[in-house]
Amino acid sequence: MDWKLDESLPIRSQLTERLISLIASSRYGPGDRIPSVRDLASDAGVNPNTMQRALCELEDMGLVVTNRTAGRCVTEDINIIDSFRRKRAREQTEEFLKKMSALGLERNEIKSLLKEALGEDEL
Amino acid sequence: MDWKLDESLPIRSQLTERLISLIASSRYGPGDRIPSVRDLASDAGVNPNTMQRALCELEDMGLVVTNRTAGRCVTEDINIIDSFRRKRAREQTEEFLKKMSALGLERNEIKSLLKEALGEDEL
DNA sequence: TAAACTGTATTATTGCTTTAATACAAAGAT
DNA sequence: ATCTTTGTATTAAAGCAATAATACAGTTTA
Repeated sequence: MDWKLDESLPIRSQLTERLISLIASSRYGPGDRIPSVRDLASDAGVNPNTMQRALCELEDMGLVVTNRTAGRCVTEDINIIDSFRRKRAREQTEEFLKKMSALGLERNEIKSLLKEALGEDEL
Repeated sequence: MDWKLDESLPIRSQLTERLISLIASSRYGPGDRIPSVRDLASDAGVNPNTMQRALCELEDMGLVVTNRTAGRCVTEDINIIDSFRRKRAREQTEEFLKKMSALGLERNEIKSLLKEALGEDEL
């Protein structure tokens, strides 16, 4: 997997986002075993310590469950995953609209840009 | 003015974004004199050095013009401001849609969220 | 002309993030 | 039973961002 890390944000934050995305999009499904800290770190090309911290954040959010010596799994509770997904989506929508307002864009312009980006006539 | 700085990003980046917003939304209009580095820094509650660096980024983008000892002004070239505004808006739209895809959302869900956030029946 | 203000430059220090190199205890695998 | 793998913890070092405290040269202003 290409983790596509850059320097615009702390690496740990980027790892956290990526892991969330993997779970939210079901590429790591409910109950699935997650690769070990060391494997993930090696794959992403980062220090195991950094990956460990990212995973701990996921655990704090309740998205993953840790079995001390037997590895980690995605939570089996679909509600947690789905409500998290909805919450995040809502937040990012708000954030997007705020940024557009900050640029002084009107609703019509926003709608127009979205249509264009989605390649649709009717939004 | 409330600069609303947090710790999610480097302060300099946040200052840059805020200044861009002020210009893009015409709160600092074309040709307008910009407050001094020290005044802006004092207002934002940051170190003058940090504000200075943010302003230099704006200058690199061509949004402000510096008159060595006589302060800074917003560029008088409306084209620069407007094309920058459009470019940013496009980028942020792309970014938003990418984030939504990363969460595994379908177009219908995205549309629905946008309608809800904009408080409109028809988007 | 003198004082205040402009952007800019420099140096040092503090704190955070990341990397690095280990170490440990518990469970699984052979 | 031994070896490997698991998550976790610790300590040190390097790099970067932000702050702090100045200093300088040129322009405005009083």
